[in-house]
Amino acid sequence: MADSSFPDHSDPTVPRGSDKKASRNYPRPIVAVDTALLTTCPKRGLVVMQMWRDDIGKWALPGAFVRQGETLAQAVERCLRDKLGVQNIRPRQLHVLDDPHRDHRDWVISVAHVAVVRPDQLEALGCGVAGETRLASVDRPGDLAWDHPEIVRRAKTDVRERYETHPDPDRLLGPRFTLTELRGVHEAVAGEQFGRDRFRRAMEDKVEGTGMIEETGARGRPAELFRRKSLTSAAP
Amino acid sequence: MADSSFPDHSDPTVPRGSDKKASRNYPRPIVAVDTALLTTCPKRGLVVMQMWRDDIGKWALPGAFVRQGETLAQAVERCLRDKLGVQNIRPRQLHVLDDPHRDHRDWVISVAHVAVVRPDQLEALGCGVAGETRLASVDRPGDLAWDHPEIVRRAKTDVRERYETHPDPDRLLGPRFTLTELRGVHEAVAGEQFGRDRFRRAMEDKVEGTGMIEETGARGRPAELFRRKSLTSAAP
DNA sequence: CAAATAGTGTCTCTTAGACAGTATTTG
DNA sequence: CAAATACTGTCTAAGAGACACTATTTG
Repeated sequence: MADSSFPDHSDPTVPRGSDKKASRNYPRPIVAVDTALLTTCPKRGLVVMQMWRDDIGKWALPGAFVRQGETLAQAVERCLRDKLGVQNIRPRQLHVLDDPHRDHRDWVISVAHVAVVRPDQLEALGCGVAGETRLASVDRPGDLAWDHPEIVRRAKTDVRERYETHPDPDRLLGPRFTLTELRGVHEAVAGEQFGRDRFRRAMEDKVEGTGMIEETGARGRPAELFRRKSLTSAAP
Repeated sequence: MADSSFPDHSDPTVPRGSDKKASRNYPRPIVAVDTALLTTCPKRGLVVMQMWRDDIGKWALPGAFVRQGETLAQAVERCLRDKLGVQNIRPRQLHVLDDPHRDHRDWVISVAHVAVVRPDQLEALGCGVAGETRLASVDRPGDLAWDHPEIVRRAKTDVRERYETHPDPDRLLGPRFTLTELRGVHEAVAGEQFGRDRFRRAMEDKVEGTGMIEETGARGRPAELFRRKSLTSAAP
């Protein structure tokens, strides 16, 4: 918490006096949230959602201004729900973009976020709910407005780093999954193939078997279903 | 950048109309920066600077409100310079603390930062420049105001993680140093002893020898001086 | 049984860490 | 030369990765 009772009298733009109400007269920025909404495509790997902006003639990430009484995460949820119909997201904060002149119209700082959702959660987007949208690979996001390329870069790094050390931390799969399904998700996120047994060894101590067997229609031995190891599991 | 030309008409607290100037009428938070100012003590390892706050009767981290036209990093620099006389810092952004009710007096969000400085840069603090201050171990920071314990926790994690993989990234040492000096700094940051040869092997590919030899007054073979390996060095 | 997929035993190569040696200085 | 500190060669144990083998299912 900063020091609202210590106004700096050497700065003429700051109101005088030690009255706590004086803080009301400080100039304040608009605080925005901008979100890299990611999902996986079987073909294209990790992709980012973008919206066409008629007013500036560019593609951009979905964003909104923070309102009084809400947290940044709530602003992200509201934005994605209202603009895109996407719900049940788990936003993560990345970084504050604070160039005072990043928007020529006003003093706007933006808190960049990332949210990863299952592909089916973006199904409604094709139906014109949200104006024109597109999905692009995080490695080639195309031409984006403002500092949004930096947000995509940070989002990509954040998600890939977390998937390197944890089994599907963003719940792209349900609570139970086969190791082959898990490997498919991790390969899509990383944009890289892993050896079958290598991946199994790496994940073995981070998941636990359920004893349940996959119901398969295909040929071959059916796989065991695993779940993420809970922190409260009994120690071995 | 958020969407200032898409005001949400379903919310009565938001002004109507697509006039870009309408964004001026949105309620805006005060944006603060609060900084965990860290240094190393030979005895106590990694310590954090705290200031006594008469108005709330608690110890707190130094903080300030962001002013129009300045970046968050500049606000941190101004705060530490004006309140503590500390200069030449390299602030790193950690996280935004955004509980709408974290300060009962007003809507204040805080961008937490961490800055690491050499011990001698805090020498002036004993001279009463800045009111009452204290240094406490980051592992036992004592009773701190507001959400400042969380800032210390994040700062500690951030610094220790970066020192695990890079040689003195925060420049607690000068441009040239012996491996024993480097190990001392890393042990102070980590709060843990490393084996002499183990540490040497781990750092060997991240520093480069200068050929220069330490000027020593003490007994024993003088050590070679090393420097951080620059990214533009010739590949082997 | 052939094909397909799941799961495991084992070998090798790399690497982290410890130990003990050599090297260079002061007193 | 003894003591102290810097540096280095080598052994060992643990881990990553590749390969090949076994197991279980469908057609």
